[in-house]
Amino acid sequence: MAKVEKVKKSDETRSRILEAALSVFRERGFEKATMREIATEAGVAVGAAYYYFDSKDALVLAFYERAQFEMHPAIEAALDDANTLKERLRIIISAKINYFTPNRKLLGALSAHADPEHPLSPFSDATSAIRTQDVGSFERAVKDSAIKLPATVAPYLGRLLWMYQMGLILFWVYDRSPNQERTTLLYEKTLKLLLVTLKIAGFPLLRPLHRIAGELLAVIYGD
Amino acid sequence: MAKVEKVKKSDETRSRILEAALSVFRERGFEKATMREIATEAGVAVGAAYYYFDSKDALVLAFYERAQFEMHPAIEAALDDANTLKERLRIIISAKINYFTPNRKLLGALSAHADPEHPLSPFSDATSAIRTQDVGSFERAVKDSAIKLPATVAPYLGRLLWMYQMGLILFWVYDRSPNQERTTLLYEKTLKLLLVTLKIAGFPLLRPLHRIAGELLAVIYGD
DNA sequence: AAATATTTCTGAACACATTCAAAATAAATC
DNA sequence: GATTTATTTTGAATGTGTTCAGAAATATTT
Repeated sequence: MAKVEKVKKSDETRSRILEAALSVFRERGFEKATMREIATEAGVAVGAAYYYFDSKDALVLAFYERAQFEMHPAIEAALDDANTLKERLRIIISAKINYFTPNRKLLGALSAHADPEHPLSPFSDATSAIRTQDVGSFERAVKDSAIKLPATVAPYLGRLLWMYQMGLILFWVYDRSPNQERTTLLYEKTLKLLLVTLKIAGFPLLRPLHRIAGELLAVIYGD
Repeated sequence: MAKVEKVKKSDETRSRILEAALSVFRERGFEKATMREIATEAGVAVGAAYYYFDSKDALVLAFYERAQFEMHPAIEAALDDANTLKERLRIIISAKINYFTPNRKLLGALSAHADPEHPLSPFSDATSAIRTQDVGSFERAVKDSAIKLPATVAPYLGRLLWMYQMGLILFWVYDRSPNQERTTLLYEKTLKLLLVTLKIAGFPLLRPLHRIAGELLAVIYGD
């Protein structure tokens, strides 16, 4: 038995449970789905589901982690071929939207929580590894793009863009317009606004804003 | 028995249950509190709590509604005596923070939900009456203050300020710094930034932003 | 191969929010 | 005042997420 080939039986069970969960979530929605049904769908007892996943929430978290694991390398590779900030943002955001489209509603179970103490919140400890990696992509997107920002706010740009993207995805999750076309509009217009703003940020007229903005960001992100 | 004096027995029971709920929420937090304990504390059976309130969430909603009922007239009255936008915003926001201070944590049960379909979300149908009234206060705060905004964004200013205040309160709810001093800092700095921005918004240099911003807001708020 | 240890899995049991049929009480009508 | 109707209250029952003592399967050691 070559070690490389060995797909541990337990791994197989684990992913069978996760797949069953996603299937039930898609069919019933996160709230209506029951752990009993998920277990049945996976062909195991409820206890087995809890052996692999700490909670119902943890199933969503596992989905989110797997998503990141699959998306991140693709995003990083695609960023290599892009030069402008605009292109790079488009790459990151499109990748996510495309990936999550089949599970758009389920994403609501994640993004619905503003409470940073809730595991499923995009601001929680449980999601911090993903968040850090993600912010990294946005920082790469900014790097050696033509953008020149005042030193007071430059260090925060990656995190701010991550937040922007978070808001956009949140809007998308709850966008009930056909084909989520409102999100597309929102995306185009915010992106334009963002790029224009970054372009004129250095103008002397806006000088007084730099200091305040810097202090503000320091309060939010803590030094 | 003069009708004016009559405090219906059922009203008394209802508010006894609500008080019991708030007391238990403050002691245990929303999640840990049980309906059984709330009912016991109020001296009734669980069923009675459900006769007056549809759910555990509804108890928080009732608290929120009562808060608005008590705060709103006071805020409106205080606005009469203020002239600048800065003063007026301070009145609204301070009133809320002060009112909610004893139940700050509990407010998390409300503001923790970004999902507009969740009853406790600040964006839900269930809270829309409160929201509308609140936005009204912000619109009054803007009215005949010296602020002159481009026609493309002016109609949205009240709603934008409401959103700003919502974010500030959210930050406050989860602010773990001693005495929530970070929120105070955030408040001062965002307010300054806001006022400077409004002051320079009409400058010719920023002209190109007006159209985009207007379109953007139309997408968000629909028309 | 047997014995032992570890991992995986089972399903009954628990605590909770919520429902509901029916009891108790109050109000309205005769 | 008796009878009917409406309101209020009860507490056992239901469905849910989660726990846990132990059974079954697998791996390791002797």
